Amino acid sequence: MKRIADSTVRRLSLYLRFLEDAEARGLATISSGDLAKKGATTSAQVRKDLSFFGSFGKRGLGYSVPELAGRLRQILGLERGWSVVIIGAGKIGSALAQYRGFRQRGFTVIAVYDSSRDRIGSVWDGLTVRDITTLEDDAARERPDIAVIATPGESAQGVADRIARAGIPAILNFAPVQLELPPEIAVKNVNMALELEGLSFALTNRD
Amino acid sequence: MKRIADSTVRRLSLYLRFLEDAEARGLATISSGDLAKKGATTSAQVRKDLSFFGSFGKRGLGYSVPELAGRLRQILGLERGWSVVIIGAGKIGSALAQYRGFRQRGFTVIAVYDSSRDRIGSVWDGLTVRDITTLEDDAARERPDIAVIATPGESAQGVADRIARAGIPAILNFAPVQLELPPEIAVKNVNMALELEGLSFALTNRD
DNA sequence: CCTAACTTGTGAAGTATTTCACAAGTCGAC
DNA sequence: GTCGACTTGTGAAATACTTCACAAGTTAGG
Repeated sequence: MKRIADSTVRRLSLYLRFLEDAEARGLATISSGDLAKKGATTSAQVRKDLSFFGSFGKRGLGYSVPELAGRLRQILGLERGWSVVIIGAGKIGSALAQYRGFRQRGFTVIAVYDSSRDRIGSVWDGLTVRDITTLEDDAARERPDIAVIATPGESAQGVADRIARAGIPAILNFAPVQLELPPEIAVKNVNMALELEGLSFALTNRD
Repeated sequence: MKRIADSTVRRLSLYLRFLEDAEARGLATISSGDLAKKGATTSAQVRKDLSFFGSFGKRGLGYSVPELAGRLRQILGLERGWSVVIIGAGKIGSALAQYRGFRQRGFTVIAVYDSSRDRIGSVWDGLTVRDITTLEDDAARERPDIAVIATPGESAQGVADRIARAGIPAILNFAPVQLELPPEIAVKNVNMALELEGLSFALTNRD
């Protein structure tokens, strides 16, 4: 299969969100134009994105909302659940652990880790905070799919190395550092500082 | 000036971070190759990115670390400070308000807002949580530069409308919805769900 | 002063992504 | 069944972004 652009995958997620809205409102069909308007793109873009995976629409009518939603869930791999471990039991880790959207989409937090004596052992929403040094052993048993790094920048690379050794195949990184990892590990970065600086640039170079 | 790509601006932020590292370690110069390695890009890309704004390097030698850092701060608009209001005093808002990197880069949180009686009036890190309905009046006086939306998805668009009316020119949106706003307002989205689904896709479609 | 080893800045070439534009299918009304 | 109003799927064109490749400048060493 031809490689799918990152930007395409992001848009597919957006489309799925709109489809779920539409589903909730009982709409039977939706056109590429409708999806485009909500996703701030064009109808041609929507159709092209979908065309990488097949033809799901009906000419003259649009797409069946439940059918397309189902296909997108399938494409995005959301039909199965994914297990997640959160590393870093600070404010961000805590906000993440209780985030509704997490479980809502099939991502189940199975463990929280930290390195600080003060936090290890405390109970959080039914989960006991574990010692980070047990990650490798735990992972061999529990085989989590995704690790979320919610530590300060200084410790992030060390944690990433540990995750790699533990054989966890995907990382969502909230620490403001560029991680060095073997290429077979999938990484996504969420970097608030970068976004803020992007706004700063936009405000500075207006017009 | 030619329009600068978003991806370029993101990389500039990354370069600045590496330069600050280098500065701290006392390096006098740095080459495009060094910057590239840390930013997971190529040296040509680094040079091209910088060339949009002038020529700062010296052939055979590289870039002066403090000089380039200064120029990047200037380009990104980080020489002045920016005032920020956070809307939504829940877990995410709270994690943001105390985020070090925020103030570190000249973004000062001047107010926190919420709509819930329970939260309004409580004090947070020296800031009293204000009633969201006072945003427009407050903003007319205090003229914040950036509003951060840290509310649940349901309330985000309403909050965004209020921000637009208040004349705040930039928004950092953490709610998992696509906001509709007049084009003169700069918006950046941080959407965890999207990133997770991107990982789900990557794990599902490996090789 | 000359050479070797670097490194920048930048057109040109190469890829990737988005938009255009239109043939072809679908539906509902009459 | 025919018409008019829609809408998809998709090559082709346009645009955007990245990488190549090299002339030209800089430095250190002898």
